[in-house]
Amino acid sequence: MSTPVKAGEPAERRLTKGGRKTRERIIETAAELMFHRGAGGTSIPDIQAAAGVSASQIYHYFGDKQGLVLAVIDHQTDSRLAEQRPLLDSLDSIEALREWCDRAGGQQDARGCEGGCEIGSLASELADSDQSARASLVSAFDRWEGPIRSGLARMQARGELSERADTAALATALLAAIQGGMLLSQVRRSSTAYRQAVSVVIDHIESHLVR
Amino acid sequence: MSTPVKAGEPAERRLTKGGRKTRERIIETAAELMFHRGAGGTSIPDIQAAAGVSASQIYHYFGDKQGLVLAVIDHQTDSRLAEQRPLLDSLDSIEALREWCDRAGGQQDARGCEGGCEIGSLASELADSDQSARASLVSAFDRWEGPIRSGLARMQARGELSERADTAALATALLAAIQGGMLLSQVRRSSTAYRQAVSVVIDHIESHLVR
DNA sequence: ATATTGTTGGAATGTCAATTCCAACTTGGG
DNA sequence: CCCAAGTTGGAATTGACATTCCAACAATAT
Repeated sequence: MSTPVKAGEPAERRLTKGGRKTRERIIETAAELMFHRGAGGTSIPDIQAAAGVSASQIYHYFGDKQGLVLAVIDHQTDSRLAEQRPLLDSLDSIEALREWCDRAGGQQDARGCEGGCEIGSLASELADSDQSARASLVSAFDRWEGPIRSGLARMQARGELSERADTAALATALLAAIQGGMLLSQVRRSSTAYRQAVSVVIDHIESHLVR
Repeated sequence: MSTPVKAGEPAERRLTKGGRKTRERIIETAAELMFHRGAGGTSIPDIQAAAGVSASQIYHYFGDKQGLVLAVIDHQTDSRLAEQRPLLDSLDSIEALREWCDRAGGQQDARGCEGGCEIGSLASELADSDQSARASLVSAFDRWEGPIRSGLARMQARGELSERADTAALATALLAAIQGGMLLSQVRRSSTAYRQAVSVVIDHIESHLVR
């Protein structure tokens, strides 16, 4: 026991170069599988086969399946947010909002509307059954909503958006429209619902523009 | 084989009085469990214990687990829609829309924001993995969205809503706001996100009122 | 009442998942 | 080069789950 780490957690050991790579591969493979089949629907043997690792490697790096799920949530959060930058940090015009949302719609179409939102799907599955997962998901949505709110706040600070606009509520509403729209699109296999949902919310934001 | 039923389906036999009751009890119990733990997270033994039935009864009435899941989806759809009537059929004023949405917010609070939407949660879990479930869910959302659209259309026909308003898109957007708002509320354990999301969409509808 | 069909209990089966173990191998620092 | 720690493979364990079977029991129509 030479590493005095936090008690309770699997311990954050020192990883060798290859170790880090293996760990990453496991997370990415698990994320991909869990996106399509859900966390509960993805077994450790599934991940073993897809990532080309043995069971002991998974348990070595993540302790248990719940640990892996948490790592996947964090990975998806970082990954999805990174993918949306730098757009995500410049959501301070109606055009930027539309373009940003439209991009997600295009991706949804590209995959034939299979799968919803990487984070939203995990959220729906885990929010009630895994409290630590829920905590991570709260943080994930906050990190997502924050930049939206910031963009709107900048518009308001510049005097482009009415003082009466509640930027926090508008940001939440837009995120909700994205989530709900993605779900409807996933079920209907058409991105129309997503596009309509976000469009309505952005239209509403637009109506607060100071002309 | 005296009952010439559709091939492929478990056959719609004649049910005795007690049989119908058992069948209903299984569905309701399964619906309750699946609402909290998901369809995949609810095992047949779980349902057996909670409903006080034996395995053979479940397989007798539903063929297999997938059959039960489909029955649960239909039951939740009927049940949820019935619960919302008659409000659901009178969504032809801003006040009615607000009251209807507010009611769901109150229910969400009442259960401590645990669990999201009975239909939405199943949708998220099953849309990609079970095609017949997806078909039922498409129908469920259509049956839900229809009355919203009808209400808006009536407002428009009466000249209360601008001709420029796209009632179909607005109805979809409201349903998406409900779903996304419920998800965020479930994760955050606060109905605020739901209330903000639906409020923004209804505000937008309101902005189309012909004054 | 009686045969047919619906209903129920409970045990048995086969599969598969999560997790543990241990032994062998590699790597990096001193 | 050598040790401690990190890494890996593969087998073994344990438990749960979906599903099947069969035998007993009840209801219903003729």
